[in-house]
Amino acid sequence: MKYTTLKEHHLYNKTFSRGARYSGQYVSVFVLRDYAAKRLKKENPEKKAYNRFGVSVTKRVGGAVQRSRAKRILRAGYRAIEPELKTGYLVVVAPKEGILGIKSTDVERDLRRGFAKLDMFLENKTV
RNA sequence: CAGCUCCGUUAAACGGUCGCGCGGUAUGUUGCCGAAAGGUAUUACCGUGAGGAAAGUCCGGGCUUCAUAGGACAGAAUAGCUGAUAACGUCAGCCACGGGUAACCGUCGGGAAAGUGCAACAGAAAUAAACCGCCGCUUUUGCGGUAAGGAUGGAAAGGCGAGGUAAGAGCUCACCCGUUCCUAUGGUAACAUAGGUCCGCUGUAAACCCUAUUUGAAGCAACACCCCACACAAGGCUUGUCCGGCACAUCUUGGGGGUGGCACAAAACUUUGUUUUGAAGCUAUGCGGUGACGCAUAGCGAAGAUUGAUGACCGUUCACGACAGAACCCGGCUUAUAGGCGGAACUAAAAA
RNA sequence: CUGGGUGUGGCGCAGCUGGUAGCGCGCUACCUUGGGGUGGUAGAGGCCGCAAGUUCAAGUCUUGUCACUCAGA
Repeated sequence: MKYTTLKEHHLYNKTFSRGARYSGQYVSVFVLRDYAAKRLKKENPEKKAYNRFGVSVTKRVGGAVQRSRAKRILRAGYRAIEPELKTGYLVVVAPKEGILGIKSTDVERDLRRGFAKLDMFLENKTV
């Protein structure tokens, strides 16, 4: 497993209400410092800090097929950027209106712009 | 040829790079747990991975818990007949009625002659009749008879002719139409045909109701087991060995989590697991049946999550890709759907 | 996932056993006032979520369908 998924519903609410926010053309990004990161780091066998990532797709996007499509391309976009990011955060990504009919590379570009704005990239990486 | 009707089938293909769930094999010395055996993270390889509707949740069955001596009533469901099926409100064939030239399609298709209700407006009158008219008697106003004619309405006492009468009327008769019952013939039956007989009855039962048949209730968020815990948990934020929670201070709840159910079953050997056998189901072939379907043989017989896997990107080709995503499992129904392929049947009129 | 409920003028609601669809607020015009509010008098605005069916007749009954909404660990 390359990344850890965010499972608890209350953490989503927390991230939405308290996290830093960025709205791009196709996606919205919410980022919050993960207070449980230290504990998770300890429990993690490899002793490494990591981000917890989640996707939030509401019924507004469409039927089950459209929602699945949205989740897949959002995950694909995140997977491409993941290793370049700072660790120890909760990251939630939600699609916007135009999400259907675009490619995952478009999502990746949008996400990259969002993370740059939120100062999420590692220092040695040029933005 | 064209048009039209019905049935079946399919649900873009191939290559490259990266990635996900599940199962298996190996790795697991360097990461973790453990005294060890071993387990595990990880990594590599192999296998496998959505639908014809997975949908709507409209029916039936399995499964589970609760209730239950037996019955009756009530409630609910179904409604031509015969069959198919584990079962059904489904399916097949047939009957009746309606539509179409036809192939064929459609029908919640029992009972209104058991009872009750309702039928607005219009109309004299709506299940019962006298407004006009017609006739008789009185006399210029009434009384009586009358349903042939008029106007209303979805519906007005069966139609038409003759007899009959003061005028009329199934009042009587012939024919026709419809209906109840009886007989004969054909059919398992619904029913059809023919003859006789009685009657002339408004519609509505997707109004109450009557008749026949069926029917306990809830649902996998059911339910079973295990673990953690009331100085605890879920969660919260000011991220503190804080609040929740013991003087003060800080909200809310009283439970939370896991496994099984759940990815077919049984037996044998055994620690996991392996092997064997056999069901559902699917495919092919054969046989029986008009058909739904049944029987026999052979092969296959591994989707299984819990923020929820089956994908992302690039390239090539073509008919340029519709509706759409499993969540306990099956059998149907209904609804949505770009096209492609195959088969069968019919053709009146018009055009050629 | 499972089981319920609701769709009626612009908004909030009635409409019980089928018979020409109403109420309150709002809107328009006029009267009242020097002007506005208040008050009064008129009026507009509805294929009753959509589509079939039963019936002479459907907001109402039946079936399908589309939205919205509530409850259940």
